[in-house]
Amino acid sequence: MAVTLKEVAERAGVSRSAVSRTFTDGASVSDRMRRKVEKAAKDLGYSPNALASSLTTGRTKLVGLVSNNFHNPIFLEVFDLFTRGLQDRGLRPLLVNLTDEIDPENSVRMLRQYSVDGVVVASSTLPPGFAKAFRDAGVPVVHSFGRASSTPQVHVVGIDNVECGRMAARALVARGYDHVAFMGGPEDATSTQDRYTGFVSEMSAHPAIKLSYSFADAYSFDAGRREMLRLLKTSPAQAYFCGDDVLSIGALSAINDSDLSCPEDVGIIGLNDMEMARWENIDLTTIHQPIRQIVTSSIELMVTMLDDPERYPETRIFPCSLVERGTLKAEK
Amino acid sequence: MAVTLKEVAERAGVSRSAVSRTFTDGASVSDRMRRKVEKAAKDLGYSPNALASSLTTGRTKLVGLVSNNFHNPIFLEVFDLFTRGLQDRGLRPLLVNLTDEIDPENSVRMLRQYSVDGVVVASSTLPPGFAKAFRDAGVPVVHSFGRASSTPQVHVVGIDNVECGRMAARALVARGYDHVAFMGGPEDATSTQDRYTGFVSEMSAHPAIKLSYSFADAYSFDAGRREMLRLLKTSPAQAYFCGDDVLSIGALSAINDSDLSCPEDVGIIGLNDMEMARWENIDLTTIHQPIRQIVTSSIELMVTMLDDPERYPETRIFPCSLVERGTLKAEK
DNA sequence: ATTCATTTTGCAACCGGTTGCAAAATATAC
DNA sequence: GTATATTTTGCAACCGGTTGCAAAATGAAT
Repeated sequence: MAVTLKEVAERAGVSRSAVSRTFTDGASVSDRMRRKVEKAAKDLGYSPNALASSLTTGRTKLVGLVSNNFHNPIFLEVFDLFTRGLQDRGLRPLLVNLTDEIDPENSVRMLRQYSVDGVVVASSTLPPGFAKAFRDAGVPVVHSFGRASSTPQVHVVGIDNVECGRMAARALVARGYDHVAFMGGPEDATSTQDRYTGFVSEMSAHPAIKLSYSFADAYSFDAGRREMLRLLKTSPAQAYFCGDDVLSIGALSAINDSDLSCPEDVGIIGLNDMEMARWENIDLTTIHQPIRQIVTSSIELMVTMLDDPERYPETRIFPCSLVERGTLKAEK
Repeated sequence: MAVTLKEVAERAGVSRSAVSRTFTDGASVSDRMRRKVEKAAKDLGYSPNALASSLTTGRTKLVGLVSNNFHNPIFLEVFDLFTRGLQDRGLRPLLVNLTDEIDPENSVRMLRQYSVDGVVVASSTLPPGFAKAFRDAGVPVVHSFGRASSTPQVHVVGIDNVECGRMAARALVARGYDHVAFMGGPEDATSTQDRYTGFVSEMSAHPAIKLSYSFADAYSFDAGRREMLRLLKTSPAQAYFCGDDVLSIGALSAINDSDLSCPEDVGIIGLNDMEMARWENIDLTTIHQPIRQIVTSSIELMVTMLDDPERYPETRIFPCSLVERGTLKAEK
């Protein structure tokens, strides 16, 4: 079915090498030759087989995009940015959905079988060891939204979740709440753990303020809603640092349904600053995570790694900032 | 870096064919041979190069997943279902983000270069001609969420959007509204056009009811919100059939912010029945679209097409149903 | 032990490209 | 015009596998 190089060569009356060179930039071909070949290629509707050439060049331009969060709308934006960014650089995202799978072994094997040039792990929940498995297999890897480390084993691009936890705590302290709480995402997610650590560490400087915590089972609207409904049945805190914005918005919906109001009865601060957080009827006070910059930087890092696979692992941390809106009471 | 078949063969002291056969099911190998080879392969950490073998077998197990909607949360679910469904059948989704691109030419060329076995176009906005371009290029294609046709040129799996428009109209008529409106998605989207057609056609049987219409620029929260804010400034209808649920939810947020309430002041009916539509504080009356079934069926169709690429194009339509919740007044 | 049918194995060609090398063609200098 | 430097081209080997075919090995039957 598909037209091959050989057929083009025959039609143009030249050698196969000549055709190959015409479609390889940087190769030496005379103008006359190029025109002849291009004519024949066009007549036949030829386009080179990227996979066949990858055999000799060792480059597929395929990049594994591995993620496990298909329930948080923020990740739709992440996928959008990644796919476009990769496409713009001539790279092709091979998507791997990791739901219900924590063992990297399968993904590593599969992506190696497809000779991907590199892998982006886009997840704020997977442990560093996950991405490391790719590195160990000799596949360049960037862990986006991964846990920051002072002794990174792999390239990590993201935010300092511990610091975000502190930032949230400071915001709540500054507003004079007497009882604050951490309502995290899944307990085994690294981002949850780090945000918790930061939150608790900052709060430890304020022993007079009562501190509670709990965890939702996922970073999703529903999980946030369920967890807040549960909390409201017992003794709710005055203000919550929710694991992220979707959890926050789920929590807000629970609060409204319980005939309570925010920020009067319960304060909420989220994390991410997703699109919906800006809506006037949500108006969520949150910590802005620079998604776009993280993705862009991840892609840049990936691209440089394609040229230098042994590049020394680095951690790129982007600062977050508090976005004041209407779900916390004013500073006292 | 990677271990090749040849090295395994040498280590096991057998021919390359033997190694190849060991990893090809259905091939004839004795148990003793198989054990020898597997031992050597394990020692060396060999795993076969899927792309090299695709060269001779003509199968890559790559499937292009082409979409242009990265702003509608419903598509996160769609991607989730597609990637998992394809993975479960040993197929690998090569994701193509079509944002800002309506011409199929580039995607076709690119996906052919990667020798994908098939392509799934997941979009409710692209015209049938888009998917047809793949078929014309000899690539099996399924258009999921595409426009139904009685003379399909390509396989289409989705819903009857015209009928959905009628269904929405009937629901509004039954509730006795005097002025109803269609607030569609992007005007050039096939789903918008078809829903509009159905809505108007049903309303034409009720000339006493005033009918208006307008379009949002995208199927997104923000677009729905913006459009409804604009409508509320002029002379709003009593009830709106919104292009889909995200538009509806955006519209609801606009209504609430304008100190109006739903369903008392303005009625809303959506389409999709996404997760959020069920939340008690949204409680959107909507038309359920069976996403999961559509995706499953699309994948099944794709799989059968891999065995029979010339399969005669068929249209698979799944019924939708009204889900009554709280954003329309009760039937009179 | 011999014959014949069946299974297993290796050889070699092939899939669709790339690339080092040397020969052929062209350009430059005298 | 010849000698030399430079560019362009084709040959042939290779990338990592698969597969038709025939030879070799095994098994069954006599």
